[in-house]
Amino acid sequence: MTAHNTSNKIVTAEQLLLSRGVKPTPQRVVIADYLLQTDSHPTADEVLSAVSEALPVALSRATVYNTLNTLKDAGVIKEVLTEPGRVRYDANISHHHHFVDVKTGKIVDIPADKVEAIGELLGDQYKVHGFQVLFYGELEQH
Amino acid sequence: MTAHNTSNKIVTAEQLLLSRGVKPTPQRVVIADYLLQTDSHPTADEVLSAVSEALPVALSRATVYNTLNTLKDAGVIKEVLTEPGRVRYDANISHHHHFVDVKTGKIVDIPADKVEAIGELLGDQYKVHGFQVLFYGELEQH
DNA sequence: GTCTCAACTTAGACTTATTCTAAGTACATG
DNA sequence: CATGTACTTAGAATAAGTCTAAGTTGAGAC
Repeated sequence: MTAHNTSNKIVTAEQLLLSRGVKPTPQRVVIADYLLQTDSHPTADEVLSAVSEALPVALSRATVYNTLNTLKDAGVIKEVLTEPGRVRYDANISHHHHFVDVKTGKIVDIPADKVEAIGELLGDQYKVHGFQVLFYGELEQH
Repeated sequence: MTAHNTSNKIVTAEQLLLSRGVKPTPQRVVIADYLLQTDSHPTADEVLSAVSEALPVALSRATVYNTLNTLKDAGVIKEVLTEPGRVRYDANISHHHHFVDVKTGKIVDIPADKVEAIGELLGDQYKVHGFQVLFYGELEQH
């Protein structure tokens, strides 16, 4: 299984993990692999069921959470907070934003350059009700 | 107790609730009041302890959650999702964004006009590590 | 090759945030 | 002043995520 990562070179999940210093155990490879080939921004639970039903590897809930946190800490994936009470994951770590369809809950990636004119229209396939810019950083104690 | 709301007129919490069609019970007034006079983006639990210790009104956890959901549905307050697993609340319902200090967790409101040039500096009291634009809306089925 | 040790995985207990339930209270209306 | 609806309450229930302690794996030492 192959996928595009930030650098835009085709890599296997295993190569990606190795390059980030994460030991590529079968469980981790299978989870990273699943995240790399989906654009559905799954929750931990969705990862568990998708991977469990598709694959021969035994996989416990704790390992899914452990792996997602390991991959997040290693910069392989990112957390996405779109709704209260659940965390979603995204293997697209390039600088981008998200569009949440309030009817279906579907989450679509928006490339950063689309957002240059933040208040403007996003194109005609999106009806924007509103948006939220969330900054992360540090306050200078003036 | 008074506070500024969107319309920038000074209103009491009670008047605000009435204007939004929410019956101003003592518990609701006290919670709305607390949210209007703080800029700390508290969680439900923080609302409960702040209000419980400051006030003579008995207040149960369930009522805090009920009231926060009622106020959110009535458009009096907004949810803010900044960290996994907890919801914060903001009585500033004007169009604005948030800056999260990754060291302290402090959340500061950013007026919408500050964000016009989204990629640019935010001013020198903020060191921006990154930001996330979260759109809400509807996908057109083309 | 096989021993050993640290790293990884596991099941299930635990925690935390939130919602639900069922009973009690309050207060406007007839 | 009886009544009904809306509100509040304590505590049980749920859901997402973390922790714990025991078992497994596999890379390097020998």
